[in-house]
Amino acid sequence: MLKISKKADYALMALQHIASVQFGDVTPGRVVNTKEIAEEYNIPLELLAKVLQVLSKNGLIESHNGPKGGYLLARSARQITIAQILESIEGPLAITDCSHEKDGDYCLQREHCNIRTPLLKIQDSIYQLLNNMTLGDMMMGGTPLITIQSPSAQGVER
Amino acid sequence: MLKISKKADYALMALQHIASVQFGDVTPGRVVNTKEIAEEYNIPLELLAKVLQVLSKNGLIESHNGPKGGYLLARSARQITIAQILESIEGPLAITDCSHEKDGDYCLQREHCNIRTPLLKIQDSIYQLLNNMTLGDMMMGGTPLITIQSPSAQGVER
DNA sequence: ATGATCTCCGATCAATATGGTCGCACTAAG
DNA sequence: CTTAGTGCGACCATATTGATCGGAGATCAT
Repeated sequence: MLKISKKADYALMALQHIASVQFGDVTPGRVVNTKEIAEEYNIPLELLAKVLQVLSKNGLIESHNGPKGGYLLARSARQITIAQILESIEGPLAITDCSHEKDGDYCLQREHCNIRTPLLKIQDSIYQLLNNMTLGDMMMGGTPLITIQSPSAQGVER
Repeated sequence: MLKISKKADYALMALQHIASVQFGDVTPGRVVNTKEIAEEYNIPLELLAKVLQVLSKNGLIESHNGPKGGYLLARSARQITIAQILESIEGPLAITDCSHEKDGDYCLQREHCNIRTPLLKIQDSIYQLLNNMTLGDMMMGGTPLITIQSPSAQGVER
């Protein structure tokens, strides 16, 4: 449950790769093309291409056309959060349908819905989590310091 | 993205309802049947029935057969966490495929996979979040105190 | 006992989302 | 002006999900 899509997976891998090339010691500043990433991680080329296009359109990476072309991070790895990447590919974070209801459609349960508020709170928390971890953090194996603080979760009155 | 299924939604609503009847002031201890819940929240009867069966099989609620039968929480609302409910319906929490890899299948990217570790950490955090909020909390509108502590998320050296 | 009411269980179907593919236009470097 | 690359849109196959149907077994009231 709560699985993220393969496309999002690919996006993360690709960005991680681009970042590590760009800021690595070997060939800093080098442009990375789709094929290189696809081969390195065994990702279907065309699918990856599409993912990168979306990332480019959403301003996370810059594309350079023509031969010797490729992609480049649009800003520093520290300024790209996991939430931005995932939302760029999969759309806004919505743990439940009714969180971003458009005018036309509303859920039949809405009238007596008793779970909307708590679910929205969970959603917020998850968003914070994803938005506090950056691509830069991920390159170092993930922020080890993010912890959940739940002062009195289990059965304390308030 | 990261949406939970309708079934899980229904499960949450149903449990919330059962809990509020069972521990409410009006008819405490009363048994609740499927039809009542389905009508109250406009949920397809058969689908809800199936959801409740699963919850029952997983030990979250008790079923009572025959006329005047229905469902009852198997334990206190405080001892039922959101994580338990969701996992009961949707299977184990797995933000990414490779988190619970079975022997047979493994991802093609595994060899050079650079995002596994950080993703698993995110997954853990989400699990903590869901496992720290109980049905009891949800009945009071959701734990307002769960917060993410990220000491130096945005661009600080460490 | 017998019928009504309810849970239990499995098979099935339709809709949607997803992963993956194809073809072509456009751009830039040699 | 050819070649290697991105940009983009349409497209298909399959998996997942939401929803439906049919019947078997249990239990209570009469």
